[in-house]
Amino acid sequence: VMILRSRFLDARRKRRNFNKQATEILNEYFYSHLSNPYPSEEAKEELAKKCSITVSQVSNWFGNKRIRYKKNIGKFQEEANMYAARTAVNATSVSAHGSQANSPSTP
Amino acid sequence: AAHLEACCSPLSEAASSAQTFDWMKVKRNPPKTGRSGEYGYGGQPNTVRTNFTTKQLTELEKEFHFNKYLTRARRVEIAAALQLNETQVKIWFQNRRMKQKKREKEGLLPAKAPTSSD
DNA sequence: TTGCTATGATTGATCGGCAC
DNA sequence: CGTGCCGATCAATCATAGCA
Repeated sequence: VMILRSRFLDARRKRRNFNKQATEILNEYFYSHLSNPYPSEEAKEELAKKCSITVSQVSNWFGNKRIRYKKNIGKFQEEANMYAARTAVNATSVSAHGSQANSPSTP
Repeated sequence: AAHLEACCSPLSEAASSAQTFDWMKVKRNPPKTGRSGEYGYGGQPNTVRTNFTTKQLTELEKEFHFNKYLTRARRVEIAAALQLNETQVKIWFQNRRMKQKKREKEGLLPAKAPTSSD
C-alpha cells in the first residue's frame, strides 16, 4: 500500500542534513529577524550562497522553521536566546542599508 | 477572513524572551474541499489534504503534458472523470505549473556559478 | 538492532495581489 | 463584481538521518 507511494518519491529519500555552519547561518538570520522571519528573494539568494545550498532549500528551511517554531515556542527558547545574544552585535552593523524600514519592536 | 486571536498584551514581555509576533498567530482557514460525495469516505467535511490516488495523479499528469493550462470545459471533464472538484483540478494544475517552473529554475544552475572563471 | 526525535522535502490547499 | 493565475506560505505528512 505505502510501497506504491515510495515508488516515485524523489529527493525526499536521500536527504542530507545541512552543515553545522549552514544551520548556524540560517538560525542567525531567523532569530535576528524573529519579528518577521520572511527573507526576501534577494536575502534567500544570499543565504543560499553562504550556506552552499539552493534557494529552494532556504525556503524549505524557513518554512519548516517557522511552522515548527510557532508550534512549540518553548522548545526553541534556549536556541532563541542563544542566537539572539549572538546576533545582537551583528544587528548593529546592519542598521543603515536603506533597504526596508523594518523594526516594529525594538523596545 | 482570518481568525486572529487577541490574548496576550503586545506591549509587555521584555528581556531576551521572544514575544509572540503576528506571524506566529497566523492560522489558515480549514480547507473547504471535498464537498459533494466523492470517493468512499465518510460524509464529514474533508478535514484536510485530499489524498489523490495514483490513478488521479497519472491522469492529471497526462493532461498536464498535453496542456499546461486548462479550459473551463476541459476542467469539467477531468473533474468528472477523476471524481474531483473543479477547484481541486484547477489548484492541481496551478501547483503543477509552479512545480515545473521551480524544476526548470533549479535544473539550470546546479552546474556551477556564473562567475567568468572556468 | 530497536525506538524515538530532529529535519529536509513534498504537496493539497490558503492568502493577498493583480489582470481581465 | 467575479474568476483564474501567480508567488509565497501554510500545514500535515513522508522518509530518512541521528542519537540513545
